[in-house]
Amino acid sequence: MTTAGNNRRVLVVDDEANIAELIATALRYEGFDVRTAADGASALAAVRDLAPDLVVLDVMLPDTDGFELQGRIRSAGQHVPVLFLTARDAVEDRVRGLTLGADDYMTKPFSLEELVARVHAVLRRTSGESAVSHRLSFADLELDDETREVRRGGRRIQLSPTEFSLLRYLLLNSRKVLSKAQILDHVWQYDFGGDGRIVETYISYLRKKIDSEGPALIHTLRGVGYSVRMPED
Amino acid sequence: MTTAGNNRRVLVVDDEANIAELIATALRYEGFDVRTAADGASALAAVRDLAPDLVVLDVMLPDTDGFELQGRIRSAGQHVPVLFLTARDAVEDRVRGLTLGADDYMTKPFSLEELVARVHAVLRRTSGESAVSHRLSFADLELDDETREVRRGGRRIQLSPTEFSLLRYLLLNSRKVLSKAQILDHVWQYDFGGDGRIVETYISYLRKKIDSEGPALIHTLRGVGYSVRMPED
DNA sequence: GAACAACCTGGGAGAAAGCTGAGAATCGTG
DNA sequence: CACGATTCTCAGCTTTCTCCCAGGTTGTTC
Repeated sequence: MTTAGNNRRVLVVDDEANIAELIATALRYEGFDVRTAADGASALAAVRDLAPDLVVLDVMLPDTDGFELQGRIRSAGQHVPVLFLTARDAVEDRVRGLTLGADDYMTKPFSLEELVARVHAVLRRTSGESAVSHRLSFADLELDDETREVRRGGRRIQLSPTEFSLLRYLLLNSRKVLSKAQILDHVWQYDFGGDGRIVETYISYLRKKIDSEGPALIHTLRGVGYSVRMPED
Repeated sequence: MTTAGNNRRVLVVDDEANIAELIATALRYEGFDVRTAADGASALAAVRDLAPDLVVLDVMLPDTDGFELQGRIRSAGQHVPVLFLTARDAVEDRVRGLTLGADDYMTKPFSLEELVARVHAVLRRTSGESAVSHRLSFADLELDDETREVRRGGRRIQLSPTEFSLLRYLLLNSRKVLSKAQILDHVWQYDFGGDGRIVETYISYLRKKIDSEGPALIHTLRGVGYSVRMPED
């Protein structure tokens, strides 16, 4: 559990049941209290009922569209922050015009890492949860979300986006063992077609950049997965 | 958060819900306590109720016009500064608004950078928010809001309006990574139709003027965005 | 220690992201 | 209304990233 005793409520609205559940599962794991809704009507009811701290809202719904729904939520006197989900091919300018007043938006497909990061970012902004740090560290390894800086023993390390996301996920779960499947599910976009061997490749990249700077922190548990821990452990 | 612990109250009055929310979101991010109203009647109630430090007021409202409303606010004994929003082509309104004692006005569409800057400017003028500096700096780079001067190591640098606004936004968030979408949302007018490539062009302009004068301060984080920071960091 | 499975890593193709010069369109100003 | 400044688009180019593959290495099992 990364954010123990979180207790914040999130409503996820998406008509694709497996997408909604995917998101819900990831957020529950983060300690959120999550409810899902598949259409505008039940979403509106859930907002009244649950009074969520955040709504994750797909713009394409069977009975209405997300912007319409946001309007109705707002006019019901609720100031719930909204994180929109849009299809990638939705024309940029159309989306731009309509997401005015959105607290953030993401294009599908996304990775769960990214989603979780943005959910936290929106909550940090809107509810002054500024005490929550955007820093992760283990031993002499540090990672800063806001500046995207990674350091080992003070020395700066440059990472590509995927490398950064992978390291972030590992650090968030330091000492725990993460299977290749788990890593794939969190770090890669949910529609990624390839197999788990790509994880081996990226672990190799990380080791070259990080474990060359000191004692090895990234360990393989053969047949199980990977873990960040101290060498002697 | 740029102005932490701000605590000033702002009332935003606009009948277009997403415009009102856009403004509200931007100002909340700046640390203001924001309420919105969609018509004159509820705006008047909100002024009595909230006693805001500033009102952002669209001149076109369903039940009244902004000047009328301002008059009623004033005659109710409140001396709340007002920042008017007018449609671009409404030149008449502009003149009239000024003569009636608006503290400032902006034409729609505007950029959030501009809006936020003006809100601060009005508050600085009217309620002696003089502690708030109008200077931004990073390393040997300085930017002055009031005089719109930019200097690198003391040497004056000429920037176009958009270049200035972009640099201002970058400096306001120095060391943080800003995505092209974020930059577009803040620096460009909210109805801008183009895509994020325009940001690349303007970053290139800024680099030619600023990073040619010393070590590079504007950095690209491929796949993520841009950031102002020291080269070795 | 042979056979097998799991994992590591260098190489490289192809795609994506970003940079910048050129020029069209627009704006503001004298 | 003509001029320069500015904004914006576009295309060619460079850099970097992602992903796959294949051959090598390490660990496990019998």
